[in-house]
Amino acid sequence: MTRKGRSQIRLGRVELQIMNVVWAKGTATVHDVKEALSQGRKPAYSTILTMMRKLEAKGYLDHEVHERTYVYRPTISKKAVRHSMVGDVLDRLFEGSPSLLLNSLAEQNRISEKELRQIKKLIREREKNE
Amino acid sequence: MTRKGRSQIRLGRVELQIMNVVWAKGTATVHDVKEALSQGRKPAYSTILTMMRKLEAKGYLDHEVHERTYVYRPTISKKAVRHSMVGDVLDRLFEGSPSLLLNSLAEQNRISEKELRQIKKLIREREKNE
DNA sequence: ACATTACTACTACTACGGTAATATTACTTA
DNA sequence: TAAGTAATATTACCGTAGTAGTAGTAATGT
Repeated sequence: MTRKGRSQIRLGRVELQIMNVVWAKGTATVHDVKEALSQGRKPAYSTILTMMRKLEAKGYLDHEVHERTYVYRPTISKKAVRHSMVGDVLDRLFEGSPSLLLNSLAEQNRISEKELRQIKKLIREREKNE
Repeated sequence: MTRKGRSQIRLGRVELQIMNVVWAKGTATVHDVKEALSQGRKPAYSTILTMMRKLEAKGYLDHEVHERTYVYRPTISKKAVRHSMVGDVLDRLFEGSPSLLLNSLAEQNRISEKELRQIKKLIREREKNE
């Protein structure tokens, strides 16, 4: 079964960083995000503000005003974005084959012992419910 | 082990489509790519030409002239791009956890019986060599 | 009252992926 | 040799992620 019409959620590098902060905290102000992004190249306050407004315009964030401070909340789940983006990579680079994708991770030694156990557990559970 | 300084190979939607054609054929002319992209929104000849020149400028393609026709060849492997892009998604959306990523695919029913067998095989082999 | 502070609002710019019309060049053929 | 054909070269545009300076506004401390 080949997937067509994917949800097409497109997020840039910094946009995703911002969303990650908001997802992690549940709600976040511009300041919260600026704090959280204190490693690496730190975007200016106004940069983050602009991006969050754009994210809201795109319908990925929403806000409420508390004591004249904007408190942002995600309107899409991390799960939805994960589905969309990993599905995209799967189709565009791995011909829809999860085992090829997993193999790529294995080649890079990205699969620890613990992760391997988790994966085996996942498979066991999948085989149970069927 | 958290990955930092990734190779950062960044390819746009159409760029990747083009690279996929060139990888698949080994070498390809602008015409070949135009043929191969005959489903979906078909970019104009000049669009593909421009993009391939840009890909060459970025060092992802190279060309030779045969009978005044440009024959392009990839200078990066699909494997390298796979590593880079799947690693990116892993870090940015799955906190570096392959099992979370796999779970996302499972939730979307992207893992067929055949793929499941392949994955189990992969795991068996990994456990052998260790 | 006034300076400070802590915000958001406005505005503008850069880089680049994507798009393609049009010009040019050189070979082919009638 | 002139027209047609098949290729690349040139040029220009749009959208959007990313960047941030600066202006405005409202509460707060002295």
